[in-house]
Amino acid sequence: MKGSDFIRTVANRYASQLQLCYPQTLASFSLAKTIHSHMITFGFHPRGHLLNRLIDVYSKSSKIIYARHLFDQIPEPDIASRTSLLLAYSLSGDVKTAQKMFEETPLSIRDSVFYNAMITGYSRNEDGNSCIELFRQMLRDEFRPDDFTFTTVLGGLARVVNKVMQCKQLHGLVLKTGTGFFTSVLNALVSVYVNCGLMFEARKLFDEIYTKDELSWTTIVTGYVRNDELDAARELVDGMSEKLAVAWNAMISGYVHCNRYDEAVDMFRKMYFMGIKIDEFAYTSVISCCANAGLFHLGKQVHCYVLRTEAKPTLDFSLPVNNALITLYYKCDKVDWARQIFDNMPVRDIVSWNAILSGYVNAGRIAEGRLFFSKMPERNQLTWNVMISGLAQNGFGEEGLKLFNQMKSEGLQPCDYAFAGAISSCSMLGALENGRQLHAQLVRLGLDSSLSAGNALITMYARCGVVEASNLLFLTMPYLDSVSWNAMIAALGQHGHGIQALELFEQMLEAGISPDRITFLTILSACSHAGLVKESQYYFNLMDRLYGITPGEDHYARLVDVLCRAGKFLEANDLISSMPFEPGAAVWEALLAGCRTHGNVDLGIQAAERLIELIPHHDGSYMLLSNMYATAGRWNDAANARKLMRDRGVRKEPGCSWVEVENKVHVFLVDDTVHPEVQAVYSYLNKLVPEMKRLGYVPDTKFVLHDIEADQKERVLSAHSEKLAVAFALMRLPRGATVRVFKNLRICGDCHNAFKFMSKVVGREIVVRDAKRFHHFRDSQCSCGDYW
DNA sequence: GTAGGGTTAG
Repeated sequence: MKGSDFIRTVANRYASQLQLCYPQTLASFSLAKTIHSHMITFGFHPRGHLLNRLIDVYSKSSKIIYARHLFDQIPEPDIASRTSLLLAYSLSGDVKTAQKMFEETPLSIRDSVFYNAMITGYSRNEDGNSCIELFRQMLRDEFRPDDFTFTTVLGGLARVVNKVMQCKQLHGLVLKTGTGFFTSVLNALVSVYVNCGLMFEARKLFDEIYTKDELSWTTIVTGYVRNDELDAARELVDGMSEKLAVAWNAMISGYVHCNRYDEAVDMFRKMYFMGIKIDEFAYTSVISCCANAGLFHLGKQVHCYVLRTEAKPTLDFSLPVNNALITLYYKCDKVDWARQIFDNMPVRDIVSWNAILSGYVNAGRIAEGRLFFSKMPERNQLTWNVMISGLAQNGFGEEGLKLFNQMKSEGLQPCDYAFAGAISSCSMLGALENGRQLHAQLVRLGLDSSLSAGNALITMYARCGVVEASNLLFLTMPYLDSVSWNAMIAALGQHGHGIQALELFEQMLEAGISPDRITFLTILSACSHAGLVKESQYYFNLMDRLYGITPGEDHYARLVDVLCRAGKFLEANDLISSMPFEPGAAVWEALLAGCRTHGNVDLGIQAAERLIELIPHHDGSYMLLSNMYATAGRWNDAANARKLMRDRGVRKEPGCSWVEVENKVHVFLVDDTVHPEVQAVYSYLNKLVPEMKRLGYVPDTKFVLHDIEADQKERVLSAHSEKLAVAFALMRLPRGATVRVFKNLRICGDCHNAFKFMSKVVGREIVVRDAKRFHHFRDSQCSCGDYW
């Protein structure tokens, strides 16, 4: 054998061994490295095709350094090795280097494949415009676009907006160049039409494809799914002779995203019985279906099935499956199970971390959430959004705002969801100025058309007492969803505009927006605040009959509340006994509150006892019971209720009121001695009260909840936190400005009376938000009509 | 040496 023949034989053997490195996995990289080092050890110098192969394998294993090292040894690299390396750079995200390589390659050695590779590079980096640009240059440089070119350019087009024209032009070119005979090109065209939402064109083209492959079917089916035409998609899938798992998976996830959970589960079951392979994708979708639909038992069954299937080793490593399981368990109130999944995961990603964080936050386990947040190795927008809105929703408004600012100081631009969280923090705090500033920032950033931020603003203005601003926003928002309508109805309700709230509800129906369970909660609250008994019963009966929404315990509780406030205790009792489930805390609390207002001590005691049984650590029930006794003058019983509370180590939430003055929040406690200007406040009140008395104000000492001497009672009354905050605001706000005060508990009856006279004396509007609703005092009247 | 489909967190 001649020397050159020998070398050729060895080279061929190496080449066939390298062939084993495809398709590319991590293992193939080490195999390639083994083969390569074998060559080096035996003094064999790869050249030509073999060298290209090595560069290609290294490129495809993302080992650019190895590939580049070999590449640099070639004096005049040919177009094949250039293509391999160029693609490797693009796929690693380094488009700049790829582009440099492209430009440095002389026109004389370029070919169509080389152009195609660069177009692929742009496409993978989501730069559709550059795809088109290079395609045009390719034509100018007089290279023939082939089927690969069109598939890639059309694929890259997916990311471009307003592409209908380009799409039609490319379609024409496809027909002109004869590439329309390739199924791959037609599939890509169908895909772009789908992407433009032009399902009619997509379907027409699909029907014309002579030899449809798996991808043709999948593209059209997923196209319908993406454009929310699930029934059309289903019809195609049912008519398919081949049972393509991909199409079925697309259907299942489509159903899940449209909240059509029954159909998703049916499809999954059918898949199982028909013997279609259930892979990671199907499991992920069906588990996420169970999570969203609250199907705990089915979800658990699927989980067990995952554990038993022979594919378990792969599924154990599957991020999406594990992430979906985390979500399943935390949404079914099993945060600790979710955590266990998380702890057992061999690899985790940002989705896993965010899911657990949401779990803690949604369960109100804020302390754990914050700890978890601080330990996260990586955070994205969603992480911050979850933490900020979680703090706001759990009553940590100040911390929510702090975190929002921290996010900004770390150089991150908050998105509309983060703004929504910060704005809800302002709602909590009653921080109107801060909320207004956030609104202004949103406008500056062009984010003011955002639904989530807009909805948060509606609530913020209402909860800060400026319901007119909510209304203005509601009327001018470019898009509205059911949350917006619910927010506006709630806003009107809280401010006592019950009739307007109901009118808005009717408008909502006329606008074709389906009410949900929240809508009915706000409707019932609005009725409660305005004393609309008949209306509340009417809507309560409507929700199930007309909208198929089964009333939950919260709905019953609201209706009980309405009835009790109107003194209809018999009806309330009937309603409670007609409930399909055991009454929980919310129902007893409503009953108890009504009993207190109407001095129905006997029923009230029963309710309070049940309530204390159900939630022994909640201070509210002891307080209500105690207050009720106090109202009836039974001071011993009142003291006993407080003693029971103390004995059980339950602490009363201290009453406090606050008010925003010059962008700063001032907090007052009862009998306050802490606020630096409190002495001035007391003397201001001392001047004001006699004037109020001249107009008929009589301090009502039955609201003093301690058994103390009569002459001291009036002094205690005048030191209530809400009186201090209102007086402070009257002193410090500009003349004539509306006073907006917030209280964490319900307003005291004497304060309520006093503010009516106060508003007359000072000739200003006083707005007080208490734990349940708003009171607008103007000209010795309150908007609640003394009904609260 | 170049292309294309289905999954998870608010």
